[in-house]
Amino acid sequence: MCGRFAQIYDDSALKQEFQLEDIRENITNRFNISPGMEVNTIIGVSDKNSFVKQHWGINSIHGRELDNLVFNTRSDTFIKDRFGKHFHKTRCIIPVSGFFEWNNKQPYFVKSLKNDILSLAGVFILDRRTNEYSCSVMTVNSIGQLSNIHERMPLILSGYDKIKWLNNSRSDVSDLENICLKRIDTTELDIFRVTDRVNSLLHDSPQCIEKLNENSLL
DNA sequence: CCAGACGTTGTT
DNA sequence: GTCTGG
DNA sequence: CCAGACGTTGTT
DNA sequence: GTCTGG
Repeated sequence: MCGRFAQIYDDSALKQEFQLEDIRENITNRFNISPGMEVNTIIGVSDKNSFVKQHWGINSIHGRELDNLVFNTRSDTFIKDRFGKHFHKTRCIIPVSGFFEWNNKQPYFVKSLKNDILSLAGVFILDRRTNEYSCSVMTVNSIGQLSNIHERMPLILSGYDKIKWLNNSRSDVSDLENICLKRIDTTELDIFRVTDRVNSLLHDSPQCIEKLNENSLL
């Protein structure tokens, strides 16, 4: 699962990664982002990608209140069920520097060894009354090293899959199904313990993603 | 045409 | 809102 | 995801 | 325990 992450990058890195023309909004480094907060996302609109700030977690669909804040969505049922149909043309990417997972009350940070930005697959809802966007991060069963920490992990997109995921105007269902079943090679990931201070959202500093050494674990 | 339905995760 | 079922 | 709170009535 | 807020 994925219930906390960090977004630490500047405009130019995002523009390059997603071929964005312009980012009008301000981007600030955030080291401890939780459901309910505002997050940076990318939405594909007819061959062009746009930067959009969204609320993380969907709490209503078309004026209908949901019982819970839906901040994760299972990728394996995305295509099949009704919920999936709602989001068939509303996919997005949540670019993160890494995400947190807890095991035994202990927080770990997960980031890429290769890139500064990990592309998490997401779906969104646009509330046309308020013009506000809300999104949910897709999840899959975790594998490799990550499965030692947590049963589920976010769906991480790589290569051309990012483009396919963002292309909401030309969706190939079998393409999407394949992407939903793919899982990242976890040897590409760096996974390490971080300070318990990250538990509290009051702590939003570089310390949140610092590797904890063995000695300090005592 | 209208009526009715419409959602996820982790934990124990 | 949008899709399904009748 | 974790942290933190968790209650009602009548009266002025 | 369970809900809310961030």
